[in-house]
Amino acid sequence: MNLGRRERVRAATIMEITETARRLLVQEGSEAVTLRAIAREMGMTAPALYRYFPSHGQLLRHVVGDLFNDLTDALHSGLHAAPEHDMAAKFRAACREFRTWAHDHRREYALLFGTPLPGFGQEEQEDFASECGRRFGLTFLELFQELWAKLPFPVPADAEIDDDVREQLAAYRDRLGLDLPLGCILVFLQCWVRLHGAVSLEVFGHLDFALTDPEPFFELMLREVGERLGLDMTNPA
Amino acid sequence: MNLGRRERVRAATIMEITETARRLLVQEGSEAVTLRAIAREMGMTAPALYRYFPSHGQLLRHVVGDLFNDLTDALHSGLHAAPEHDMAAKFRAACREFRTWAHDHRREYALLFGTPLPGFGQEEQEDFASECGRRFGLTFLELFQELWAKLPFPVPADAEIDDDVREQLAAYRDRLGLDLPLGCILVFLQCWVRLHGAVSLEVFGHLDFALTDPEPFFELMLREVGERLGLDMTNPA
DNA sequence: TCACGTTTGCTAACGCCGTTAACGGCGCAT
DNA sequence: ATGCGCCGTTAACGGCGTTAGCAAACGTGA
Repeated sequence: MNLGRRERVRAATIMEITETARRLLVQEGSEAVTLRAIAREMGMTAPALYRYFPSHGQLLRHVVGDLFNDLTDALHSGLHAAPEHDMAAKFRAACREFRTWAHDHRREYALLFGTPLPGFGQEEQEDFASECGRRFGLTFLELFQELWAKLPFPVPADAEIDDDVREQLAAYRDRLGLDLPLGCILVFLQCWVRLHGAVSLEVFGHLDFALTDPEPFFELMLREVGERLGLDMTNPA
Repeated sequence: MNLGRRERVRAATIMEITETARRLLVQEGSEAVTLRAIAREMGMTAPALYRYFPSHGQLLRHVVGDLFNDLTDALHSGLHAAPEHDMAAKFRAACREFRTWAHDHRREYALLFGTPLPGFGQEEQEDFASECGRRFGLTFLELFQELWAKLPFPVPADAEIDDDVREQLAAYRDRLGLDLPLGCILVFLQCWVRLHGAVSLEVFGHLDFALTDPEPFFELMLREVGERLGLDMTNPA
């Protein structure tokens, strides 16, 4: 993995580009992330960026990947800060970290979890961003794996799950090479639906019609989901 | 509400504009919904559209309003098709209709429930689209009201709800002038989080990493939520 | 019927955008 | 030292939202 001088300055330039793009996204909004603006910030001209990315869209995809990594790192550090054997604390930490990150990085969050960029999921080719996205998802799945291993919460037996769903879950488990009951994956997905649903609605302002401060509502959901997982959610801190 | 000839042709033109915009959205994708393209389809030029809308963004907001109305109508007709006193059937119909509409109108759905268009929810001025959005939300809320009135599902008592959440729910209830327990509104919001979360994840392809066919997974969630509401969800049809 | 103000379309233009082509200089390896 | 490849440039194309200025059509009241 040793890079020559040439490759090093190239990698550094790519980093500077994506960081400039991200800063523009944060400070000016997604519409301000143009090739000309990025180049201007870097003291270059727009066509020069084509030496590093084949298109504006691919540049954005790279930013998406970086953002996923950033979010994943935040989750990991949140998990690390929790007491090693307090599963309830770890679960709370991960979910709250996700919400906090979304709250503190609304525009970045929109890029990750809002409307997909391109035409629409037609040929979903494998790229840097989708790999980072999978790594992010895996962080939560591994948390569930640990949760279930240390403190098995009630989970439907394989035979109890509808055939259609079971087959897909089995295929997913095999693809990942994980060893855990299908019901655990099912519960993971259901929890993810609620976590993602609550945070997205809130961040995109789709709860404003009813709630002025969605935070306690989120905490309520967090407590419910935690109790579904057999965790002790009485300690609110 | 009688309109002169002048106003009638104006209203008709506005309709033609939004319908052309919507057709472009459906057939070519959101990036194809440009003023020039709309005008071209109508045999006009782009600046002429400024006689009807003050900006491209406002035109899109009007399309959003129309789409909300379309979706709301679909929900109502789905509800109407269900047996009048079979609450489980009505609940299933509404949720399935929502998912089906989202599935059959992916790009429109993205416009309604994806990343908000403008800078980002700063000055949320009242406009046609937000009014239609509220009407849509009310459709679900009224369903819950009817559900609870005819078949009261278990709901936390007002005193059991955390102060922070209770106050907001009370304010929302008073704003709407509805007469139903705060716990019912709370359950409504929680169900909406799950319904919206599941459908959005699925439509935006954010469940592809695990599931190839999300429909049975959705049906599972539907059954769970329905049972939470005390409905008989055994009949799958 | 005619004149007048309003409404509705047009063309031309501005400054953006993503993208491509052609070209020059700089660094590195032979 | 020479040549090649990488990296940046300028110029340009077509398309975008938007504005200004103008002309024709329209409805209305005298």
